[in-house]
Amino acid sequence: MKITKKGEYALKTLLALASVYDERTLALREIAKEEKIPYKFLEQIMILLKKTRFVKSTQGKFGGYALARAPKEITLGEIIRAVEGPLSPLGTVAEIKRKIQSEEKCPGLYQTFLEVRDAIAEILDQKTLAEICEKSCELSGAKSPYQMYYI
Amino acid sequence: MKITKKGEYALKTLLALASVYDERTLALREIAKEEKIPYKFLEQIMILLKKTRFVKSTQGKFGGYALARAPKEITLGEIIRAVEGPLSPLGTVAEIKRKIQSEEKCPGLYQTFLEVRDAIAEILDQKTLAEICEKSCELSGAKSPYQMYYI
DNA sequence: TTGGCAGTTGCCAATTTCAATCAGCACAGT
DNA sequence: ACTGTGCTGATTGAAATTGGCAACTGCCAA
Repeated sequence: MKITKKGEYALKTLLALASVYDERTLALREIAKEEKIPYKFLEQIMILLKKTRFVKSTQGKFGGYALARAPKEITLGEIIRAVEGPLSPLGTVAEIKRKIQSEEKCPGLYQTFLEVRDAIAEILDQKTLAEICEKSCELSGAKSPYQMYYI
Repeated sequence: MKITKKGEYALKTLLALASVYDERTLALREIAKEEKIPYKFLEQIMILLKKTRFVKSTQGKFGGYALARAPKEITLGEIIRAVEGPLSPLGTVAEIKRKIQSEEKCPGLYQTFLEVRDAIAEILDQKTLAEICEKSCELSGAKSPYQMYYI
């Protein structure tokens, strides 16, 4: 019942970008260092996030990444689906439903995993980056946890 | 957001054993064939399930496996935790809480994953093998989906 | 009675596949 | 020239699978 490192890193990075949305860009070196993410791995993840239109990048000196959309328009569910496939613990919802219909011997089991998927999706498709960002600030008290990005 | 094959196979197998509880034992060859599980892989999983006291085995001809406890005493949550660690998508609950407390920069994110974990646990810790078995019968109509085990 | 066969679990190791990570270099923008 | 992206391949490690052989048990035939 795990989320991959790739997903975890993607979420953290997009959250960091959300915290400076409309103010500045963030360079990979900076993010990798602050979030303790392997630099080269992050590089690949960002390429993926760029292809899927979550971020845009500017090259050259003082270049870096920024969110392509507003933080309140991006949900955690979207992000996870983009980097690591369906939220469902067992293949696609469609696949599971097909298994239930066909001769599979334990429809009740698949039925239960559909419930689990719905419960997960219910949460992750609601939460936006903006909300998480705000909550992070509350939880960590007065100081913004992303303060270090405002050099 | 995936469950491993190991977990999936363990669940299916225990469900099959639940369907014949107190009536007969099942041999691995039989289970592997019916559930389409790689035989040798299943062998290893069963050793694990034996160590964790979910099943008991008898050797020799006409030997096989049987549940060590009543189907209504075994929850899906237990099983998954036994074969693939914590239900939480990001390490242990304790680990996550520690991260929230310490200097981690995105407590809101971890908070959300705690919610997800709770939602998953809420479902999987309720459902017992007996319930799933019963539901499987309902969903597949008159015939028991495990009928083929009663030779 | 006993020895052997058939069918089973039990254990160890090799292999394959894929996620995670690291390394190097070409290319682009300033 | 400098900084950072874009891409390809190498390496590591864990999950998934396959293979071989020993040990046990019940049955049957010599």
